[in-house]
Amino acid sequence: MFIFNFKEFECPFNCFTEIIKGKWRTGIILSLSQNPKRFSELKKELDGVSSKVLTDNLKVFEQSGIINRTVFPTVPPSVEYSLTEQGFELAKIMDSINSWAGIFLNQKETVN
Amino acid sequence: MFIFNFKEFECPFNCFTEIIKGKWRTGIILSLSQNPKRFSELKKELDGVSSKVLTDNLKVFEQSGIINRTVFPTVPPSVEYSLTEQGFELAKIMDSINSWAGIFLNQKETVN
DNA sequence: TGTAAAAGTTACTTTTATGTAACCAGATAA
DNA sequence: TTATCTGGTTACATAAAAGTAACTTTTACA
Repeated sequence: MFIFNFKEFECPFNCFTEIIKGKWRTGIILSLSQNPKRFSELKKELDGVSSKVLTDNLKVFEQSGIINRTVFPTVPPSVEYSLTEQGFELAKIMDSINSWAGIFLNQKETVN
Repeated sequence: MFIFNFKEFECPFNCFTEIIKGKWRTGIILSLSQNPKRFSELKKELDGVSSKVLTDNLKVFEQSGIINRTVFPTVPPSVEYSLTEQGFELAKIMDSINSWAGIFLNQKETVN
């Protein structure tokens, strides 16, 4: 399995791209920035993601300190995923990106 | 060849990830945010990129309005790549990401 | 007895991204 | 006239990411 090694980044920016790369990563963070969610809720919300890929991505996030994984001893046990402090900071950055992209797309529309 | 279709993004954020995805894209933008560069200069600076991939990426950026491509009628003709207004805005966003990632990595170091 | 539910795992296949190496055009300088 | 330069293109090979389908575990409820 992929292990996120913080030492390997000469450039901080590469750390960011490593974190958000992949088809589902940003969706996961955006979704968890609303409120914590369980595995099955995330899976439903990220329409089309497979268990395998969702699991892989959540592991990377957990290992890198972007999300918390909490197991509740219900029957069957349920698992809740939530953003850490640093995860919320990341979500804020993503919001500002979102604003830029909104303006960018808007200009495309009005110009063309 | 890949054509960047702005209409296809339900969510602006996807537009951003589409723009910066790939191994070399962010490097290209970061490099051009310093100063305009020619094809061969970029190729040298982005150590290891192939002509094919660099060409592909530059085309996507040009078509999406992130960079300008200017041909100078020298012999042999030289081609200069520079950021557009919107490209510079994107580079600013990337700077703020860089700051976040710097802090993030720093916390990792001091905690572990 | 056996079925269901949550949260995965496993082996395998398909898709997408990236890399490699050879090639091309126009113009010039040797 | 032949090699050289820039800025590529093309066909093909390989690597990385994502998808598929079947399976697993524990406990409870019918």
